[in-house]
Amino acid sequence: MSKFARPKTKRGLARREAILRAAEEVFGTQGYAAASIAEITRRADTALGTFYIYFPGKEEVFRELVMEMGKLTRAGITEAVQRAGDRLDAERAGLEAFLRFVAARPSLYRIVEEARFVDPEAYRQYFAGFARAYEAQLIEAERAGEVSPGDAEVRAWALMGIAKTLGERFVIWDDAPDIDRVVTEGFAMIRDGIAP
Amino acid sequence: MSKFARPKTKRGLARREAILRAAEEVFGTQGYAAASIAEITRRADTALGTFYIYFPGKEEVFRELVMEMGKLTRAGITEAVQRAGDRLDAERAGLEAFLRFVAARPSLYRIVEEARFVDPEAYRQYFAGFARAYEAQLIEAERAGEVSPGDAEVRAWALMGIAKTLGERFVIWDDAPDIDRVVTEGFAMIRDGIAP
DNA sequence: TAATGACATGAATAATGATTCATGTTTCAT
DNA sequence: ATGAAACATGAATCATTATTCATGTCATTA
Repeated sequence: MSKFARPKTKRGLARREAILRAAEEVFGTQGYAAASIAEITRRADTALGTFYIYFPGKEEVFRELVMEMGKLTRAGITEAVQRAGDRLDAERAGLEAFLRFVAARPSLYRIVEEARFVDPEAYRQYFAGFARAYEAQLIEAERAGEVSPGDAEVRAWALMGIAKTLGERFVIWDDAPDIDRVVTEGFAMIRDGIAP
Repeated sequence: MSKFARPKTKRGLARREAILRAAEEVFGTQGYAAASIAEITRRADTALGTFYIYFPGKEEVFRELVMEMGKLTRAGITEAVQRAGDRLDAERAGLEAFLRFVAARPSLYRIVEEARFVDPEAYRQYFAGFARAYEAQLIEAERAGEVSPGDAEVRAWALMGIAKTLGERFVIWDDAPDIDRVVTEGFAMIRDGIAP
């Protein structure tokens, strides 16, 4: 029986959530190493020790945030992609949904990327799972003639790489990102490549 | 006058280099946080205090490794690309050179990526510089009709994203990476996109 | 070969921050 | 209304490591 059952009262639920949100903010702005539990509880307006009522430790909150992000991104992209007509449409919509998500929750996305170093297993599982689903979509699309034939696994990772890097450069780094431009230009390359 | 002048004797040079190589290994395998100076000096067969004769501190060795990596990658890619006929050739050669570099020095590459969190300024400068050069190449290639018209800045970052992600997934994660396959499939997508 | 600057040593220092725990307070089912 | 279970508190503990420094040894040169 885990010592860290979910809270049972309304108050407990609220506290746990407050700590989680404070952790998102602190991890997202300071990074894992510089984030202190004291700072997290301070921002959650609660006592230091309260943290340990809800979480086994620093790494575990972090992991929970990574998983939360995973669910949110997948949900957001899946929804955006559902509306799309064919696979190319879906690629465009997925790229846009991803970039808008990064713009909306930069902290959360920074946390996922830092997980590569803080909790490599969680990071790997997150992206491997994502890639597997992506790959399946591409295989199906190829069968339907919506994309040209090609190695779906390599393509899936290459496409994820494009999204991640464009997000980092043009959304996180830029103050006023022009997401439309990045989506348009990025998608054009995904669709047609750079051959003359 | 900096307290950390370069070593003046053969012995000093060798020690400094031994520490640098040990640091590469330790940072590369354990990550920045888990790496201890004691472990680094142990692997360099030297005393703890000796470290501070050659480096101001932990972050500074790390930064030096990031910069070293920058020089090595650029040099390697530049050389590989020089041999290429046109820009498309160069893209293929550059991707392959990059992946082979990651395979040869996985520690060094991990360090560069972790720099995003340990020393964001160094990381940013490294990639921004790289991208600027890349972008210039693409603009020139477009003028020469070797690639289709398109936003060179977005393209440069997208292409770097592909290389980084394919390297992480198929070189770092795989025990026996099939670099040829990844280059072939990745390049095919870069050239022609995924449109049917 | 003596003097000097360069280099080497590792025990001691010092700061940091995660985690624990003994002692209250609040909630809520009965 | 009440008592047990949940929840809250924050000072004290504890472990970890980066960095310093007082004391040597080595290499080079005059």
